[in-house]
Amino acid sequence: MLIRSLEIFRAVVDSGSFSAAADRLHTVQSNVTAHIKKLETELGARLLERRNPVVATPAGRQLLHYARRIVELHDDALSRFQPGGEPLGELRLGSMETSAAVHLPPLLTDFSQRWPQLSVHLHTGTTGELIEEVRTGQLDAAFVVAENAGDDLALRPVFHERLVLVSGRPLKSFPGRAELARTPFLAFRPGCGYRTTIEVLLADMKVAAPRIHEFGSLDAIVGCVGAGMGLALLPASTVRQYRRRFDLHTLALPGDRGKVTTVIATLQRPSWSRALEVFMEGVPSPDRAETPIRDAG
Amino acid sequence: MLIRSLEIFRAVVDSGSFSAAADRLHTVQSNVTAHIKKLETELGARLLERRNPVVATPAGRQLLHYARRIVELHDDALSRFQPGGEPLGELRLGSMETSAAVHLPPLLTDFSQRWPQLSVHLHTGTTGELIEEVRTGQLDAAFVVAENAGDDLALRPVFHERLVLVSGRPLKSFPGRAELARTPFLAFRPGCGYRTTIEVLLADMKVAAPRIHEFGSLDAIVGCVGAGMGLALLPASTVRQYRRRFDLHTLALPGDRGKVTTVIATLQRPSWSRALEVFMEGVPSPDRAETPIRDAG
DNA sequence: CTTAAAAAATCATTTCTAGTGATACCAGTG
DNA sequence: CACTGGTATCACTAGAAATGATTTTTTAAG
Repeated sequence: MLIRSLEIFRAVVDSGSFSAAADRLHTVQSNVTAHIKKLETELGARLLERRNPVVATPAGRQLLHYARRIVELHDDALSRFQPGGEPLGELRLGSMETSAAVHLPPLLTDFSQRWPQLSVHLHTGTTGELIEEVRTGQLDAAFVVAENAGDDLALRPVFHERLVLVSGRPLKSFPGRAELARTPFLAFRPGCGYRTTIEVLLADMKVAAPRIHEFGSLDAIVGCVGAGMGLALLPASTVRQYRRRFDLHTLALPGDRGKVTTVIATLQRPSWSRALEVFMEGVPSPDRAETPIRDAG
Repeated sequence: MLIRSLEIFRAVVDSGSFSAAADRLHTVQSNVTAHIKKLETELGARLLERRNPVVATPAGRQLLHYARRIVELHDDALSRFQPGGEPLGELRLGSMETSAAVHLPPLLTDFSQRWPQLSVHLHTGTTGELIEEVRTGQLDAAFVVAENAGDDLALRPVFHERLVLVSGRPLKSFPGRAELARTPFLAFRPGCGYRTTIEVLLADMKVAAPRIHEFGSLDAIVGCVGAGMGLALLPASTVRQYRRRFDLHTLALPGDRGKVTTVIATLQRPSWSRALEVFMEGVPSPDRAETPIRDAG
C-alpha cells in the first residue's frame, strides 16, 4: 500500500469523481483508476461505488479513516523538513457564502502568501453541512454560525457580525407583523446559520406563515432583493460589499437581535494537522468593538 | 516518501544496524542503504549516524516519531481487511529474562498460533531499560517489576511471584547478617526490578557492604549459584525450571518480603495498535492465589 | 426508447525505481 | 598487519507508476 494511493483515494472521495481527483493531483484519470483498483485487489474489497458522484462503500469508509490520518501525518512529517519548518500539503476549509465573500479573502490571501507550500481548498455550504464535514474529517475547519456543536468539535469565535434587514426600497422603520407576512424573505436553504436567525425572528414576532424563498447563491439573493423581490437578512459587512453593484437599503434589527458571531469549527486540538495549526495561529481574534453600521436609507 | 521506506527506517533504528534491519525485513542490505539514502535526500537532512550501533540524528528522531505512527496505522488498516479482521504487522515486546524463561513461552506460543499474521519481537532488558523503551515507542509493551512509572504509562498486573533465596548448598534457616555480609549475591545489572529487591532487603537487614556480582544472563547466574559461588534472589517459578539442570536449594523470604508483582507496561490505551490491542485481550488476569512454593532443601 | 455527454475502464507504451548480488570501502581489534 | 563486521557503490532486472489514446459504461435529456 502506497501513501500515494491513499492520497489519491482520499482525493476521489473528497471530490466525488476519478477525473476530478486526477486534475487536483496533476495526473491522469487512468492512473487514478489504476491506483484505486490496486488498493481494491490488495485489500480484497470494493472501496468505491462508481456512481455520480462516486461514493465510498462501507469498506471504503473504513479505509478512508486511515488514509486521512496517514496522508496528514505524511504531510506533517515533510513539513518538519522544509526550510523553516514550513507546513506543506493542503488545508481544507469550509465557509458560508457570506463569510467567503467578505471576511475570508484578506485572511486567505495573507495566509497563502505566508505559507507558499500549502494549497488551500475552500468549499461553501450551510452551517449544518459544514459542521458535518468537519466531523467526518472532510474539512479541517469551517467558518459557521453556531453556538454549540457537540463535544467532539471545538468552536472559536472569529468575527462579530450584525445582521441587517436588506431591501431594494428605502426602509423608514422596521416593518410590522402584517407587512412581514406579505413580503417574501430570500434566504439560503435550511441548515444555514443566518436562515435560522430569520426563522427565529419571524417566529418571535409571531408572523403567521412567512414566505421564504430559497436561493442557492448569495449573488442571486442580493440581486433579487435589489430588484425589489423581497427582504433578506444579511451581515452588514456583506451588504456593504454589494452596495456598488446594487441599490440596497438596510435597517438594523431592534436591540441585540442582529448580533451573530461567526466561529471556526474544528475537531478538538490534539488531532490538528500542522497546516491547521499554523492557520489557527494566524487567525485574528474578533474585535470586541463591532463593525460600525451606517443605516443608509 | 514510501511507507516501505519508513518501515525500513524504523527497523534500522530499532535494530541498530543496516544489515540487521535487512535480515529482519527479508531484504538485502544494499536495499536498506538505498531507502535510507533516498529519505535523506528527499528530506534534505542526515537521519542516521553510521556508527556501531547506528543511531538516529536529531532530525532522524523527529522522523522516527512519524514513521512509527504511519507504519502502525498502515498495519492496522491492513488488519481490517484480513479475513476475520485479523491483526497484522509486528508486536514488539520486552521482558526481563526471568519472565522470558518461565511465563512468556506459553503466553507467546498461544498468541502466535491465535494470530498467525503477527510477528512477535521479544527483547530482554532490565525494568528500567524496558520502561524507557516503551516510553519512546521502541516497544509496544514490556513485562517488568514496577509499581509506578509516570502518567504516560499504564501498568497492568499479570503475574504474582514469590522471590526465594537460592543457593547451591542446602539452606537450613535464613542466613544472619554476618553470613550475608560474607556471601556474595549474584544479580543482574542495576535497573533490574529483582536486583532492587535484593538491595532493599540487604539494606533493611543492615548488612554493611554486601558484595553483589553483576551477571548479564540468567543462565550464568543460576549456573554460578549452583556451583556454590554465592546466593541469588529469584522467582520461585524460575528456579523450579532450572532444578533439572542444577542442584539448587531454595528458602522463602520471611513474611511478605518476597512478594513481587510483574506488570505489563504500555503507553496509555488510546494509542494502542491493533496488534497490542488483541495481545492485551489475550493476557490472563493474575491468579489471586499465589503459586505454591515447595521449600525444597 | 434513443441519443448525446460525461465519466470510468481498458490497453499499449514509456519511464522509473525497488530490489538484487557482487564488490569496494571503512572502521575497530587482536 | 590482516581480520571481522559493518556500510557504500554499482550494474542489472523485473515490475509498477504514469501517460495518452480508445472503448465501454453510466447518466441525464430529448
